[in-house]
Amino acid sequence: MTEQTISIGDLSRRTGCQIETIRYYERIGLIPEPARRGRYRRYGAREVARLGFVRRARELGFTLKEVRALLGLAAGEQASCAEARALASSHLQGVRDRITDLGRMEEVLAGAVRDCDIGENSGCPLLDALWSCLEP
Amino acid sequence: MTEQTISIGDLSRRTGCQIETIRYYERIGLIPEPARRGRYRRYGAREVARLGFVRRARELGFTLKEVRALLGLAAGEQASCAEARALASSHLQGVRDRITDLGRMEEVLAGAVRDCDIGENSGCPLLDALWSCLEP
DNA sequence: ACTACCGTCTGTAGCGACTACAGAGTCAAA
DNA sequence: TTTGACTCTGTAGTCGCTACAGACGGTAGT
Repeated sequence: MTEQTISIGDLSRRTGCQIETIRYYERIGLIPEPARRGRYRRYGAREVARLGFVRRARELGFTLKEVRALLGLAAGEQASCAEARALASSHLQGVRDRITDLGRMEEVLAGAVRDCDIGENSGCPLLDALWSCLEP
Repeated sequence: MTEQTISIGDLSRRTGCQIETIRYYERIGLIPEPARRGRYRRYGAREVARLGFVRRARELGFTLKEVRALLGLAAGEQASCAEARALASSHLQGVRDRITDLGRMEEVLAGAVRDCDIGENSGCPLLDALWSCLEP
């Protein structure tokens, strides 16, 4: 078999995942239960790779459900590329939508802060903007 | 006193907050307990304004904790404008950081999807990118 | 009078993706 | 030997809702 040599702390350092997060992923079945030496978990290259996959997918904003699906596709034989592409491009659309939303927030917030700086004499323009409608 | 005339359903329709969300805000003390007619909550203009404030702040991405602070500032007498400005501009920075993050995700995802479309023959470029490191 | 159908009530539990303990056990170096 | 680092299990908390279940209230139609 492959050598199961590293501890959970090492795995954490190598992948950048917190130890508690690794155990959480194990608990929800995202990564399989590893071998043990005594009561301590032991991991090998395969586990490092898998957790790295999860980590990178998470960094790209995939949900754990999507990550699970991606792992399934990666494990499958063929024809998974089209499905992976579909998953990624629908996720990409979500990211773009979110950017648009945040851009709108950014504009409104920046405007409100700017108005604050101009410094009208009566009341706070920022708070007033929240009391009445900003974008009717 | 002011007339406490409208029901929670009307309040929900006027502010765009869900009924359950309104009750939740009440439970956590973000909005005060309203008057009752029998066992039914009754709201007036003051409550509509306050919940509208909360709603708009939430739409700008403020956390409930921040909303609470903003409400406090709005209730205070003066000198709150500078504090409100500070709160908003630090929140604005958070929004900008988040946009930057998402922009990076967008790039990487778009790149991966593009590679998928070019259609190399062996393996899926998207899944392969997740297995190894995308941005070293 | 009866029924249907809203709207509202309280209370509790669930979501996602962790994070933060408490309290115990294990191991190697100084 | 004792210190310190590491790991273990298990449970509960976070945020901002959302989704029930099961009961009650008020009105409109037949």
